[in-house]
Amino acid sequence: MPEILEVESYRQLAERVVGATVRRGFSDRYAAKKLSSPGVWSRAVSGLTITGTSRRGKLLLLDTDGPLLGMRFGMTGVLLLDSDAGIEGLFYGPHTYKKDWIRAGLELGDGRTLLLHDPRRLGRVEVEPDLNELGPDALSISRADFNKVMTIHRGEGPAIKAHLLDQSKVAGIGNLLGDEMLFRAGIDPRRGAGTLTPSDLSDLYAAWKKTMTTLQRRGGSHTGDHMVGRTPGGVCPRDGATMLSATIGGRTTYWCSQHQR
DNA sequence: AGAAAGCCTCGGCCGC
DNA sequence: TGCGGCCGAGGCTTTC
Repeated sequence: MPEILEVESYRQLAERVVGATVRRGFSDRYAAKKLSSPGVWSRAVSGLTITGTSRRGKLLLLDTDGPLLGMRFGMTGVLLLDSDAGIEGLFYGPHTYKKDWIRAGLELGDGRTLLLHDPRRLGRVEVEPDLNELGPDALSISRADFNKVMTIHRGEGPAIKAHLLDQSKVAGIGNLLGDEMLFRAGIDPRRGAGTLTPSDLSDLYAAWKKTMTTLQRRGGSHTGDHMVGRTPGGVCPRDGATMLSATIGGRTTYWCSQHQR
């Protein structure tokens, strides 16, 4: 499932701890990798009251009466409240939880625990994350902001797929979500972002919104329409043409040789 | 055995 | 020669 929708479900789970106080926090050295030292998290969180939740792209935010706290989930991270999973499990990740895979968390005054469970250790905790590094949120983006971030001022710009994945331009589009919306919009992922016509941009915006709402409605599955063809030698589920694949923007990308132009 | 949906850094190439 | 833009490779880490 595309990460941003996953993180949104974690945010909803985290809403349940609003009002609670933090007794103590912990993180291992991997989860603390974005901090100046591994101890920063536990020192910063102890005694805080959680006052709200928000999200920017794939970054989950906990508002407190002190510093803003952030949690990132990498490829396989899951937020757990006690043992109550926000989602069923991950496609590539194991479908079970293990105590050994809890990398960071908050022990609350009321006895509950909010946990980052992450087998592959790519999840991170942050204190006062810099939101300026992130573009507008991909889930709630307005047409005006979409136009703004899709405007390339010089040359053809990066490949549209790479541009979509650039979190500083727009926050929250992961690899699968990027492929899915380009598939729906009928746009070749290799095209320079600056070569998109107004008509392409309208198609992309519509596909973007449609993809978000459809996948959200399907509730945590990985079943974008495009997924069917997302395999070596795959066939486009829309028109039966050969699917192509290449590394674009550093990620494995699949697209239809026929209808994505 | 190799690839994986995040993210970061590095080095090289291209074009102005 | 210098610099910014862009790209892929490589690395993190573990699992299936």
